[in-house]
Amino acid sequence: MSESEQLAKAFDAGAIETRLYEKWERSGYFAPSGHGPAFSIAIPPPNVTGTLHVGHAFQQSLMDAVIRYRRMASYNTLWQTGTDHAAISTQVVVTEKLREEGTTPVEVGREAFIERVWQWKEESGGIITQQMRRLGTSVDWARERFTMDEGFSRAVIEVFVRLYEEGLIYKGHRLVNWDPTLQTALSDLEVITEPEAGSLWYLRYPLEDGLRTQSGEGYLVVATTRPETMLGDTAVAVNPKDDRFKNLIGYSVRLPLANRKIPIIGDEHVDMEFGTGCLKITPAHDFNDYEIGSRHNLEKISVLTKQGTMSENVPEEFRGLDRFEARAQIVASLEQQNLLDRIEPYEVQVPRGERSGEIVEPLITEQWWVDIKPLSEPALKKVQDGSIKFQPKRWENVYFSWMRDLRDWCISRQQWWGHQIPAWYDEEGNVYVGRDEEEARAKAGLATSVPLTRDPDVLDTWFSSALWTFGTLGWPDETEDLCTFHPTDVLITGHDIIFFWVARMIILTLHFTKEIPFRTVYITGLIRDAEGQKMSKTKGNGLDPLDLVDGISLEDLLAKRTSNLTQQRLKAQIEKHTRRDFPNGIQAFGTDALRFTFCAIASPTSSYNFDIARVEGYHFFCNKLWNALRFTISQTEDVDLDAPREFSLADRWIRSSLGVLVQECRQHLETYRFDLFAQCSYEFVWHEFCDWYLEFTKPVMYDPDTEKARLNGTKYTLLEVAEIILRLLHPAMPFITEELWQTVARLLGRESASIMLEPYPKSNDLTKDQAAEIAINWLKGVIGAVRNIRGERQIPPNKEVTVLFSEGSTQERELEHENHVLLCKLAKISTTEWLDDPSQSPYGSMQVIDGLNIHVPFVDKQEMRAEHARLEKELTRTTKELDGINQKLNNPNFTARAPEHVVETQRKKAQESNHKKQVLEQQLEQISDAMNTS
RNA sequence: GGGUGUUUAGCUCAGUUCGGGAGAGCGAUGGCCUUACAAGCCAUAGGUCGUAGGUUCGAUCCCUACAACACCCA
Repeated sequence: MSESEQLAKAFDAGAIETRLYEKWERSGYFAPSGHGPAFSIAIPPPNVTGTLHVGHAFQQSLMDAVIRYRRMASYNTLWQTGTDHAAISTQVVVTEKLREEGTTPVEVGREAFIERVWQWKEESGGIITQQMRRLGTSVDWARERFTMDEGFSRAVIEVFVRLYEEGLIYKGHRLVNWDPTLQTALSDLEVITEPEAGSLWYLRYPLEDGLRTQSGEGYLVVATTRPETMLGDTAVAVNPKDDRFKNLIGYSVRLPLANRKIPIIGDEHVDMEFGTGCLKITPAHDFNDYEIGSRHNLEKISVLTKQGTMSENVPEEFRGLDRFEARAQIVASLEQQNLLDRIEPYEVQVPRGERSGEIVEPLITEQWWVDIKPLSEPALKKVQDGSIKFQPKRWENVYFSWMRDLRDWCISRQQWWGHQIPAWYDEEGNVYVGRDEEEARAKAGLATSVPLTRDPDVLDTWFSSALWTFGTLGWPDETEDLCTFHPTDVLITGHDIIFFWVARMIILTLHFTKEIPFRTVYITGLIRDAEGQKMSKTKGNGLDPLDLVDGISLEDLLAKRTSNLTQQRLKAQIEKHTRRDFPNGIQAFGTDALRFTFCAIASPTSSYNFDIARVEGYHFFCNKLWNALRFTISQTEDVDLDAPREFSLADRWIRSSLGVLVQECRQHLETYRFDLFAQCSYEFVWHEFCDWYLEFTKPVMYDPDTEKARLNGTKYTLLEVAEIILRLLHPAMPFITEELWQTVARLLGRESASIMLEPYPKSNDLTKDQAAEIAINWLKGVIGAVRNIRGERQIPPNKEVTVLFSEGSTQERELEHENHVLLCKLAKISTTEWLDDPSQSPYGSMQVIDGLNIHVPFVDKQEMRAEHARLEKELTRTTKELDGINQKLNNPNFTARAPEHVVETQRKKAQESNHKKQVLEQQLEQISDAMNTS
């Protein structure tokens, strides 16, 4: 069977992808070559127990395009991969599993629990890495790291100890986000604040010392969304500019129920417009109030326990009540005492724990903190001076705004799964920090007889992931990898973690390695669903990238989206939307199509509404490429590489155009404009190579009389151009290009184990040929004109026409003569003729290109009416165009002030339009006459 | 309240250092199974470039204000 017969008639992605990937991985092609300048990327480590979502697939497709490009461009490339232990979400999953078994973490104990988590990690941890393989990611699996690995953990402990020794880590009581269900502090990122229906309670706080307000009341009214916190109020604040209340500053009110005297203070922060203009201050339960409290040295009274019940610090009647029950009772008591002014319905911003769904409480607890401010200065500078560049640049502002307003970073979590804090306590509660217990004792000179207990808490996951770029390369050892591949070149990630990850990486990496972690931060846009909604599990509008690759039935998609829903009430709606958006499920588009889509939508805008039709379009593109190569291979199987070759105009033209494309592709990949890369390569492959060049080769190939050298020249060009196209596209579409390239390369006598080890195309191999470009562009124009006439007159493709030319230049006559065969084949022309006198032409349709008249006579007179209408339309358009140009040219300001070349262009256009207009008028007149006489 | 972004064809989006003819894909319409591809080919229609001003000989592009939407921060 011949090579081309072995290729399926239509591209079938599923048939090749897994096989090729396995070969690449087995052969070790993803590892650094060891030659050339280094280029490295550290992957944003996904959650080890998670699954791939569209965001991952998007980012990884771009990273893979970059790394494959650099690998082909002879760089010593490393794409460092790995996963993150994601403390809380993993622990939640395992806790849930235990619950199903009828037990709890406390019952099984810490050690056994952690053992279970490792088990779970082993079971499920392979899912995401398998999914990555399906996407074709060329990460170096041999170097895969996990944040809980021994080596990486060592780096984490090292950083903690050093920061502690430098006095940059301390332990203290401060306000944190507390999840009463999970019993741990949370980072801001793990708290999702969303509006919910609630109330605004207006409470009366009686004034002391018989004072009255301007309006004569003996009390102040404060508005609150959380009345239960009033028991912890330690002041009432008003704006010092507020004429209603400013004279009360310095006096006091009596806090109801708690029966405490609290001061009225003045603070600029108070919004005079909001509520009553009087703000109750609860420093122990609100982040803003905490700040105000610190400014005014207010007492911080914690009225809640870690369980979310009322604490010892409240009147006895409320102690031990659940916070929401307490709310009801407090409101009732106030009402009884006539201290409840009114209640208004209000949309409250409710903070909930991402994992638990529980309402999170700001609570003062003892935690470990990093004093981040002293570390921030160099990190700020490296972005200011351009050592680290954000792309798009505007994201730098987000970074700056965060860096300029840094707060101490809470790094401890009340969890078991994670890096346990290397701190030990003696019986008096003194703390000893060391790389291990032995070191901690040694540093303090403690005898082994002194009993020590280790701090039970673990570190924030972001603390360890901040060390990702250098921790994965062997730090704190001065490894060869670290010297070679650090700093990394580009970080590709989403904007949502600029604060949590990107900034902290820059800070800690600079501090510990004196190097930046990466040179460029490429921030991808956010992919939303078709309606512009953020994709999320709870909304059930997310897409599994592999469902776009392999396809999925509607039933399976529905099942996937509605299982494990946290909010059952959404089920019906999710089902409705899913049925509407995917009535037939999702077709299998293949990895290459999906990856090309991701490249195509990676423009500098910040969000993109995902349109599945786009994936389908690039799926068709894959098929187009496949068939173009099938044609190429079928035509060139007998190519003789040693025989003499002569190149046609079309051969010279396609090589010349390809040279331009190569340059553009390289530039776009280097500047991370994946969208432009996709756009120009798509355009070239489909609309230059397929639409024109392949058609140009057919008359040469199919004509048995074609000269040997010329036939050979065309075959060679066809193969060569196809081969280069495959290498050009490979970074975006690794599978299809590899599959096709193997055959093409064999025909060209340049066999190689894989396209991914081949050099990326260079433009200097493809000489610019202006003469050929001019000639072919002329030819395309003439063919277009004839096709236009054919289309308008609905002349079927199998019916050949006669074409008459007039008024062209001698150069055009030569071009026509030279390309006569191509012209006739592509425009379905039987004969052409040049008229010396255009008025000799019989009735027919006419098009004008650059002064050349192209005339197609009527076959019968019935076509006249349609042509008359077309000419009128054309004349209107031309007249309008000409008027516009003339308006410009008649403006003396334009001719005087506009640059010479602009004016010249307009003059030339005016001339052309004018000629065209005359011809059209003439034609119209002729046809009108003919219609009247006949 | 502060900040950022978006607004271009029916839909999803391009439109780049420097202001000078509004583009693509999908969809629509008409004609074609023409020996790579009907997942295709050929052709056609469709836009007051969010609104109002300003700068300029000339504005989708630069400036100002406003509107709608999205996101971030407080």
